[in-house]
Amino acid sequence: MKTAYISAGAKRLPRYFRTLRECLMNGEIKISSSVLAKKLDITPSQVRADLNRYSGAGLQGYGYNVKTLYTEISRDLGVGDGMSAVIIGAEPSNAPHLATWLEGRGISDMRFILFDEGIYSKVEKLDCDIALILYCDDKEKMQSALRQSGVKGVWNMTQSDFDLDIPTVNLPVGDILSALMYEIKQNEKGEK
Amino acid sequence: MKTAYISAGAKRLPRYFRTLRECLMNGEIKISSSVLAKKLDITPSQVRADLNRYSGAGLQGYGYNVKTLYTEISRDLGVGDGMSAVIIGAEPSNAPHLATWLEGRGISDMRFILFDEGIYSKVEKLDCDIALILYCDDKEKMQSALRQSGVKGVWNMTQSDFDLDIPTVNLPVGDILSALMYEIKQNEKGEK
DNA sequence: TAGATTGTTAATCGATTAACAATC
DNA sequence: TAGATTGTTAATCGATTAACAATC
Repeated sequence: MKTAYISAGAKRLPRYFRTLRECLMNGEIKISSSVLAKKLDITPSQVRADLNRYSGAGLQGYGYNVKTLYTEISRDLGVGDGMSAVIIGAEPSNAPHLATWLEGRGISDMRFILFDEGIYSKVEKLDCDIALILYCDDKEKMQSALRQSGVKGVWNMTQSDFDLDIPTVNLPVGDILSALMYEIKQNEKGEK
Repeated sequence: MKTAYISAGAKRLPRYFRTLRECLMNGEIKISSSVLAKKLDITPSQVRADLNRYSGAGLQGYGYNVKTLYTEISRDLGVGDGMSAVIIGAEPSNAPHLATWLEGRGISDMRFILFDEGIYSKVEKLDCDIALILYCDDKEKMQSALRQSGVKGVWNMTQSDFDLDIPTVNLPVGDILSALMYEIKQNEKGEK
């Protein structure tokens, strides 16, 4: 099974959502593609192309209605769907901090599986929508446990990629660091 | 100042690096574009296009020399450069865990600034290459403190994007979660 | 009406793919 | 030599951009 294709525009939806929520909280009623573009650090053309499908929100000569746009994007993102998440491999002391970190973005139920308590058999019996994996010591075991469980999506922050048949966000910490160091190097080269 | 452009191929370098390191540890001498492609979940054509510039490593009819390729990519990524990092806003109890997490990828020196100790004035006087921000309560203050400091790159994991003149990796936790929930939704639609 | 700004088009750009000649 | 696999090309695809007509 191949996971659904997500366009470049759709990948930006979470940032639109976050930006528009701020506008809303500031009491802004309307916003133009150029102002929105500046906030997102993209071009006005990109904004208009991305928001093309939210036809109810844009008005020629006026701009976009913040509230309407925000509502439509929220619905698409499924922010109100109330998914459940389990965080696997957290340090016990860190759990409360993580909970605050993940709060308020459509997760209605959050639980923890700490690392040293027969982790893989617990993962197999997982009953939730999203699994966030912070650490594991056996990638293959974790992957087959995840396949057995009914989770619908995985956020993987261990040191290696997972290859599953469900939507998976692989964010190996080491890779992020390497990418940043590489960019720094390129940047320094460019300045010379 | 605009930060250097990074091609799609270059963005994959950290994953090549990690994969090749595994091959090396397994004692593999050579690897073909098709095997490497499978490991990275991309096409053999992409692999050959990406590795085109590492002309010393590929040999027609044979494949790529793992050791040579690994060495050249390491050098490009600057893995041996020994950068220093400061982690800002960590929970004290979590610091040791984080340190292990970040270890062994070119960071030679790691320090911590906990959240409640006059954080912004400490950030201003930062003397390191990379700042990893886990939490802050005032985005503007943090940004100007970072600008004053001499840091060369920022990894931002707070809830909003930073807009700096240096290489910056913005990974707002909420956005990652939203993107994953969106993918799950699209995936379920596609199955119906 | 005059000014502003979206919606949409055509042109451009970069990334991916498929195919195959070169060559080990 | 025969088989394998890179290096490279041309075709395709998707994303971005610039421009402007439509229209509020």
